[in-house]
Amino acid sequence: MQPRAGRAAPPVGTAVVVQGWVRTVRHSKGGFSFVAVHDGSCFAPLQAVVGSELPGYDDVQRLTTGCAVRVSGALVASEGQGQALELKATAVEVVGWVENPDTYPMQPKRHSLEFLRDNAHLRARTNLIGAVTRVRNCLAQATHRFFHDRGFFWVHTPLITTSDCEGGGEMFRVSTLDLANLPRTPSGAVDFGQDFFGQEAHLTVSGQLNVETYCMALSKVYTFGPTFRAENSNTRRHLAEFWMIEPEVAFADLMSNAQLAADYIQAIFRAVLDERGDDLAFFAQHVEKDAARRLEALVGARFEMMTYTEAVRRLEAAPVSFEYPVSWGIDLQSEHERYLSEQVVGGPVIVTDYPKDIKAFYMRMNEDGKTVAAMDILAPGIGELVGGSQREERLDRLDARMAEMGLDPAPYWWYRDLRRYGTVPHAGFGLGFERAVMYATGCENIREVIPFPRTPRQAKF
RNA sequence: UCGGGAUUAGCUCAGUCGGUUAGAGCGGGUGACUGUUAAUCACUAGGUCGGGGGUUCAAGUCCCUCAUCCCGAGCCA
Repeated sequence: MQPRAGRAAPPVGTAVVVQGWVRTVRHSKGGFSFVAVHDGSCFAPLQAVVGSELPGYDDVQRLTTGCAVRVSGALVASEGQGQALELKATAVEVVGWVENPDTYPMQPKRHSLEFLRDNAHLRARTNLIGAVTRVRNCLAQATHRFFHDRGFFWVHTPLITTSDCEGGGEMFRVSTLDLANLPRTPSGAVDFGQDFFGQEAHLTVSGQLNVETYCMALSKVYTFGPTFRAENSNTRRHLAEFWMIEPEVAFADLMSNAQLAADYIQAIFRAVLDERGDDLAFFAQHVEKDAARRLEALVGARFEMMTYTEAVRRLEAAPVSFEYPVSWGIDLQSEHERYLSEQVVGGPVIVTDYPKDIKAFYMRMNEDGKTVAAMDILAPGIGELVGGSQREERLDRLDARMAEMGLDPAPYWWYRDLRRYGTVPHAGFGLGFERAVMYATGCENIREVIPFPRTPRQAKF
């Protein structure tokens, strides 16, 4: 219906058919009505001017917010303020009425975010969720474009996994066993041998280990799909089901990995600035006035690099008192990460070489024997945006780390095999997709940036 | 999971020290008016005050309890 972002508006006189949902209706006794029709293609609705002489005008007078309509006509220069073009209707058809206008939830007014979540099946019709959805799509398309242009292959790693050892986090069980009548082994334990997969199975918490296998063949790969955490996290930053992007590059070290991550972040946010100016204007006005400015700054910024050891030194020297005291060896808290990027650097910063004890077993051991080749990208206003590392490609070192952390190597046999057969240095990172959408839109609650949020006690839609 | 806050009309909220018939704005309906912009004006309908229990002559208001939501923390992306 609308001129798409980045394209010129069709000229006056163009014949168009608009199909969409009514946002607002205003009737004039001058013999016509204004019907704002929205089809989701861009932020703005299109104002249709419907004359009383048209067949079905009595229906138009009964229209309310939410009705579905089809309006035919021609684009004309608007006689009113507020829009350059409008649709001079030649035919109007009500495709779907709102059954009970008195209780239709989506009124032309500001609703609370909690109310919108309770009406997730209708909230896509609002300015906010519509704009978020277009920005989310823009970030997703830009992600695929970025990696495709650089010769990466998108690998569909499994959602169901039988390695109950993928790393941190509670996992959701996948089972077809009858919960009311569980099969038992002689020792009394649940007999998962009789379950669907013949063993315990869960939803994945990360595609990284799987995608490394394809990295060792296709060289440059990435995952982009849902992941699941059964943690009882009740915060505005956590979901039980969320999407992650995890690139993995063979013959790569930590520095090239950091460069890739920085390029990637700038590419996807540049796409939002280029393609979704209409939606960004809305966020600036109604959600977070600095959101677009923050994106501009990040896209134009040079990413500074700093080792963890240097970061701790700077934090210890900081003339502020943190809630959590700083010393070498601690995991950086959100307050520390934000101080580093906002106060110390004044822009995005890549912190590298973390103590081994606060990082995962698969990260590559440095020569000092105390730190690993990890890197986090910290950005102003959000903290950690990306976490990644060079992976441990040396089997003896990997085994030593697993032993040190008390991990049973047996279930990791196929992951270890990658180190036995043609192992190469490789590196990758992970980015929580919803965190990126939050950053781009300024939304403070992650439940607004995914269509159907899954959180503890909430999966009803 | 822990700590704090909240739950009153379709929505957003007010409701004093416990005291007569629980209010407003928006939305809906009716009418007036207008190239209008979440229009404006008038009239009108709309309530088991989250559930349960208790204190009291009297509870939306005080106490206990349960549920749900929000914010913060932990976990983490």
